[in-house]
Amino acid sequence: MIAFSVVQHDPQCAARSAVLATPHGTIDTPAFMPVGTLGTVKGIAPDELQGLGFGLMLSNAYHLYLRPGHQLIQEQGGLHQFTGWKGSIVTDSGGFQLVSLANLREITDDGISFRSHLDGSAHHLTPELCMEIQMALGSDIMMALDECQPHPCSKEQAQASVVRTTKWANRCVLVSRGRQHALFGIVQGALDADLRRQSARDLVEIGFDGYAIGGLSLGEEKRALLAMIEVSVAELPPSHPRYLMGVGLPEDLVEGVMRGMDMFDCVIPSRHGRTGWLFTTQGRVLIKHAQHAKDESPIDAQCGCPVCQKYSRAYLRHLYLSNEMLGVRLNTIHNLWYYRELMATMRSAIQAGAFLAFRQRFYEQRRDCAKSALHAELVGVGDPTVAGGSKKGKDG
RNA sequence: GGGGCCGUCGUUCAGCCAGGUUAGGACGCCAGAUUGUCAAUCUGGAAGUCGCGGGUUCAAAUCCCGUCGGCCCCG
Repeated sequence: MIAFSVVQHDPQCAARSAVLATPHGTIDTPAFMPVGTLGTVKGIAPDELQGLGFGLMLSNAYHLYLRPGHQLIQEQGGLHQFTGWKGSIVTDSGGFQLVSLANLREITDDGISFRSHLDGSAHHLTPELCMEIQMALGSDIMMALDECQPHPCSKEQAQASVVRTTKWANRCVLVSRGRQHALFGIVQGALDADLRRQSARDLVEIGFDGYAIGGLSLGEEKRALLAMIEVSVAELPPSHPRYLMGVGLPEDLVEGVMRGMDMFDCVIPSRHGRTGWLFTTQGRVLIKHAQHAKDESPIDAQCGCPVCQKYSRAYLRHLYLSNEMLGVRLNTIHNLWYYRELMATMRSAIQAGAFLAFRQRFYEQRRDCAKSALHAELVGVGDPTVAGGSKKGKDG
C-alpha cells in the first residue's frame, strides 16, 4: 500500500509538498510521472529514467492486457521484474483509451465491449477484469476503471459517465480490497462544476487511497480545465494524494500545483521530444528550425542535463532531420530533465512558502507564453479575453 | 571535324516522344497542430523568366532553328 504525508502547505495558495511512499520507493511531490504505456518510456532505458530522477512511471492496463497480456507479465514476475524498472508504477485503467481509440466499442453498466486496435479481436473490459489486470502487473497504484467522455459532450452524457464511473469505482474497490495495491478513483463530470463535485463526493464516500481528476485536456479551454481542478479539489480530502491525469504542458503543471495537485502524467515531454519540441526556462525550442543549423550552443545554457552538457543545437538538429534515433533519445532525455527540474523547483518554492513568486518568475521567463490568456492575466499584459486553450483532443 | 545526351522552385527529379486548365513530386525552407502515447507524424504556406534567343501555332517546358553551358562517343 502507500503512505502519503503532507510536508508543507504554501501560505498563499493551495500548493503543497508531500512525500508519497510505495512499496517501490519514496517520491517527493508534486511529482511528474513519465508515461511508459507499454512498460517503457519510449527511447529511455529504465535505469536511465531512474538516473534522471524519476521514481514513478505510468503504464497502461489496456495496452499491456492486449500485448503481451497481463498473465504473461505476471508469469514473468510482474511489470517491475519484466521491465527492470525499480521505481514505482502507476497503471492506468484503460478507460481513457477505450474512449479515445477503440472502435466498435459498446459501453454498458457491466463494462466496455470493444475490439482491439491491434488485431480487431473482441474483448470485454469490466471493472473486475481491470483490477485483475493491474494486480497481475504488480502495480503500486492502480486506477479505477472510469468512463471518460470525449469533449465536447452533453450534460446528459457527462452525468451518465459520472454515475457509471461511481458504480464501477465501487466494484473496483470490492475486488481489490485487502490487496497490496493502492487504488485511486477518477473524478469525471466533463466541464460541469456540479457534476465534478458530485463525482468527487461519490468517490470520497467510497474511499480511495488517492483521487485523480480525469477527462480533462481533451481540447477544452484552459480556463475550464483550471476551474474543474478547483471545484474537484475542494471536495477531496487534504490527507490524500491528488493526481491530475494526462496534464500537461509546463504551465499546466504550474497551474495544477498551485491548485493543490500532487501528481501528474503526460506524454508531452517524451512525445514532443521525439518531434523536436524542446523545453527551456525561456520557452520552447523547435530544433528543426534553420536558425539552429550552425548554433553551437546547447538547447538551454542554464540546463544541467547531460544533453546540454555535451551536444549543440546544430548537432541535435542534424540528428532530428536525419531521423536518427539518437536524436529521439537525447531530446527525450532533455525534456524529461526539464520536467524533473521544474517539479523540483516547485517543491522548493512551496517549502520556502513562495510558490506564487515562483509562478510569477516562471511566466516572466517564458517568452513564448506572451500570447496565452493565462500569461496575460498573470503578468497583466495583452488581452485576457484571448483564448489560450488548445484545440481538439484524442489519442490514448 | 562528325554524332549523341542533358539544362525545369534552394537541391534532386517527373512532365517533352503523341503541344492545351493556376508546370507536379521528393527533400530542404517557413508556420501551425500534438496533454491518462496503437502508431507516429499530421496540416498548411512560400518558392520555378521551364538555360538563352528566334520560329511554327489560336496555344510551346513540350515541335523546329540557332546559341550558351555540362557530359559522352567516334575520328
